[in-house]
Amino acid sequence: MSMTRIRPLIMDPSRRDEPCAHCGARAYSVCSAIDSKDLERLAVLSTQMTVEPGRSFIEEGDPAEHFFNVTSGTAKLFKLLPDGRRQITGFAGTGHFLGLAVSSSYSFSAEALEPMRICRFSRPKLRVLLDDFPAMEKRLLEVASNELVAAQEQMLLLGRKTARERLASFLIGRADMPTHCLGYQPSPTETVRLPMTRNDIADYLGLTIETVSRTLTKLKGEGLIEIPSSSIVVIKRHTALVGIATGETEQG
Amino acid sequence: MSMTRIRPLIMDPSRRDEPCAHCGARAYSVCSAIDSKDLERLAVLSTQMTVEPGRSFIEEGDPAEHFFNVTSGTAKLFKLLPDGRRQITGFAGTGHFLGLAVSSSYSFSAEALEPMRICRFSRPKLRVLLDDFPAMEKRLLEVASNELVAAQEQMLLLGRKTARERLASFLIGRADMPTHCLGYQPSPTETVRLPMTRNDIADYLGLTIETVSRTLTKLKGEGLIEIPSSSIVVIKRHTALVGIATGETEQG
DNA sequence: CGTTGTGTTGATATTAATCAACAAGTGTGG
DNA sequence: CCACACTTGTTGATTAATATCAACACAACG
Repeated sequence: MSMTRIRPLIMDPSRRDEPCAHCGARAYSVCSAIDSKDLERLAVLSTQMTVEPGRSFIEEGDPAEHFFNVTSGTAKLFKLLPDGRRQITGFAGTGHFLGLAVSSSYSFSAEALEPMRICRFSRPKLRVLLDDFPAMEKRLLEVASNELVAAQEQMLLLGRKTARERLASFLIGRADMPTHCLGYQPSPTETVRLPMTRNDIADYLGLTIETVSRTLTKLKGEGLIEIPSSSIVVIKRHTALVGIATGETEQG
Repeated sequence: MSMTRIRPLIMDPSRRDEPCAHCGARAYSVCSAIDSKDLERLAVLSTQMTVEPGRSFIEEGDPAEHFFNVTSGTAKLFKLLPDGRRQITGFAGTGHFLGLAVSSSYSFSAEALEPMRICRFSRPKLRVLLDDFPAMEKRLLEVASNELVAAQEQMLLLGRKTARERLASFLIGRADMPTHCLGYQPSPTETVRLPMTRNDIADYLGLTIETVSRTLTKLKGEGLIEIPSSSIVVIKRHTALVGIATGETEQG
């Protein structure tokens, strides 16, 4: 079941020459081998869209009519409680699949953080796509399994980690991103870009905006990170931060 | 992509006549149609095992050599932090798949709560299985997608719900179980069986054992539930409990 | 320049954790 | 059958981590 270094999927056939936003690799296929004829078939099945920052393209509760693949940009995925409490369940970047689950309505909302290009398939066309590209089904299973592992890791974070550990985990997770690029670029990166607001980080980590701010300030004060601008964090002591993130380091 | 009422998968070919532990249906196939010849092929590929309560059959960090399907019984799935903090990421009952993710080592541990029968495939044989049963791959993708939805719901619970809301969600979730039986048995059930300890419930909900106990006592005091024995909860006011679980009901 | 959105910092409140005692089962051996 | 240990669950008192409330700083923008 091993696949040798899968190139990131960017389904938009017209973008085959555009480098991956993260790693710069020019990649466009679901698996290692795909030809221009395949790209034509893809073009027929899919619709290309752009989404402005702040705009939602999936609304929780709406009929689940489409399946998406992120071509570029980042979205936040979230669930809401009636009184407005929000849990961000993840951030979807280049190559990410959305709306895989088969159910009558979406179980989450998705909103663009940055300008996005997404590739959209109607459910019937997704069926055709999967029949046309057998490798696609295998790849999707692999992707879904890996997301499940990440989701379980996030449950550990939300259920059992302290605020300090959550922030450390978050920063390390961003630094080690994106997994699909690991073959192309040495990881981890020292400079972490945070395209989301403090509020988004708080809702992702199950904290308040104040606690996020305070905890980052504390980590900075200890020399573990630097914060040149509020959307950039430089990791100064990666190993120490990993120690905190994994719970190996006591308190702080 | 709709599939009409899929019967629960119980991979153990020798158990084809045994009813599902939850709903009593006699089902044994991954999809609606499977014949005795298929069962023979399954038998060759898989190994049947039993696991005693309290025994682990998956250890986090061990080489991920097998893929599992639960034939009967229940397991708890969990992750640990170095200092012993534990997060139970889910409970795996009849029909549940485990070890799907392709990675060198397991990312979680699994321990039996009740006597279990499980059906095990080595990775190479899983590959053969998937090639032999094309419907299997589709079904696994469907299963993984649904688990992902459940994981996101659990993130909302862990990140944003109060102790009271967590317990209500947990009980409602158990009452509405098992999803694969929905076609056979009217849901929800009033009587909820809790094969796990208070400690397990606490580690699943991101709380302490004391908070779980206190919150259940409070719900009982309000007439929402009854607790005839510590492992049985009877839901008296299902709608009210749903209201709490979904955050529609203010405080308490 | 004021306005607005975003982030930081301080003071206080609150939820759930921790610490502690006890009660109720469960199983063992005498 | 009963004493005993041991596990599991309940309840109370106190503490601690994080949320809430509040003020202010700063940048982007018309």
